Amino acid sequence: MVFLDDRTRADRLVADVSQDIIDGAFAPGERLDELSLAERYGVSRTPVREALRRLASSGLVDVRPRRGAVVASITPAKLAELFGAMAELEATCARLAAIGMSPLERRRLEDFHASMAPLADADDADGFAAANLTFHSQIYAGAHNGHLAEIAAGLRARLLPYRRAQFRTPGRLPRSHAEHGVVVAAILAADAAEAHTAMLRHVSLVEDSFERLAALQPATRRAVRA
Amino acid sequence: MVFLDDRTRADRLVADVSQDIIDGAFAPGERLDELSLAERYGVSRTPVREALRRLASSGLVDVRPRRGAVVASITPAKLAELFGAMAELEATCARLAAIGMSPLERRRLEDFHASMAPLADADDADGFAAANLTFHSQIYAGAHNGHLAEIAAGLRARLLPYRRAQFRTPGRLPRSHAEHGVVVAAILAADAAEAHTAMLRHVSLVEDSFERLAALQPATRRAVRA
DNA sequence: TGCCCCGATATTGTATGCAATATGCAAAAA
DNA sequence: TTTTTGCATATTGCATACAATATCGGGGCA
Repeated sequence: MVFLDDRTRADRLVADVSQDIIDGAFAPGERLDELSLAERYGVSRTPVREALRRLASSGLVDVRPRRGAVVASITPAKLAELFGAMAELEATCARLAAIGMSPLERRRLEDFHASMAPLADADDADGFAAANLTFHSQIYAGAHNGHLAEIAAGLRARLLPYRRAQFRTPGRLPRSHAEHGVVVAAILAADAAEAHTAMLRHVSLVEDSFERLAALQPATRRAVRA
Repeated sequence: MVFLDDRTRADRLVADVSQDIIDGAFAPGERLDELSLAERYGVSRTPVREALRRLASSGLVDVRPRRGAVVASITPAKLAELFGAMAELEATCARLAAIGMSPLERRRLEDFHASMAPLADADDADGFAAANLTFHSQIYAGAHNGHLAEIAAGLRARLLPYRRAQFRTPGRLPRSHAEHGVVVAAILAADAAEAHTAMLRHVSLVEDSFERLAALQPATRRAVRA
């Protein structure tokens, strides 16, 4: 047996099945029986089982003992909870960053934020989205709590499919950049409460701007993204 | 094959291996090879593998592809991160509870807090610890965000082995109860900022009182608990 | 002596078969 | 017609065999 990379079959299955669920190839609530998946991806049931358990722990599927796995159906209410949890976590990181960032970290954040201005002005959605990830990661890191950062990053990743169109809303980029500016200013001023508030507002606004998509089914979302 | 309950072998393995790790039967860093575990628990490698993956996702073990699993060694720094993350999450829940708890929830929290006074006065560590769990769970629930509550509860469970002795510190019970009182008062007054601050202080104090144990190895901790 | 390569062994990753349970459907009873 | 029971089928849980890789120790070489 030849391994093309150092990932196991199960590793790749986790990625592939995730993608297919996100892309809407499997609808929420749809059964994922092991044999079909094994045939579809050309492997045996063993790695399929492992992948399903991992996807369950990340929330993408539900597995019920002896009754198989189904694609987790995220209700709008659950989605709102996830967004809310992420907003709180981000706000907490921002507050901690305002308190604890080193001078170097503060300068880097300031510089990076400034470097995003041209992307916002040029309405470069993809470029801004990528930079946005870095921006938020810098704040996670500035909280100086790896576990908190891990939780926040995990939530962000899980919500990614529901956010993909957010930066395509007309005028969203400059507004996001301005909101970032408020957060950055608060962090630089070591104003913990304001950093918290500003970040909470920023994430919540992004969420609101995307809210109408939240209730749509994946297949529809897919069409929206395309 | 006869199943005595509706749990699978893997389910029971997760519980058993967790307990053995917490009890110090396996030291941090120790290798957990699948065959030995399978023999030890009288099952085949398949459920052992599944259990190890699940333990990995809960942070108790590290699995490296093709290189086996080891008991996760939690450094004091990592432990401090986990405690810090939990404190922040609890504080966030307290803040949300202050804002959003229903009148009924507020009254129940107040009543429950009052009912803990006798336990604190009687220095009933076990009783207080059990009630303490309920107290904090009520606040998680009051945040009205199931996912946030889930994360907080998960962290609390993961840190349990490092906290077991906390209520045995002399005078800790009445102090904890008093700190709870500050949190409850803030929540009842819908004072979000104070609820946050009071809870952060409470959890951090509990942590501090237990800090010297944090650096000890599990075997030693086990002795301390006994 | 110290280092590197190579092969024997150990251990993990995957496939497959069997046992146990869940599911669906048809027939019978109310 | 509706509900229930029993059986056939489908699917999961587990065990085991095989494939691939990691680990460790010895021999060759500088």
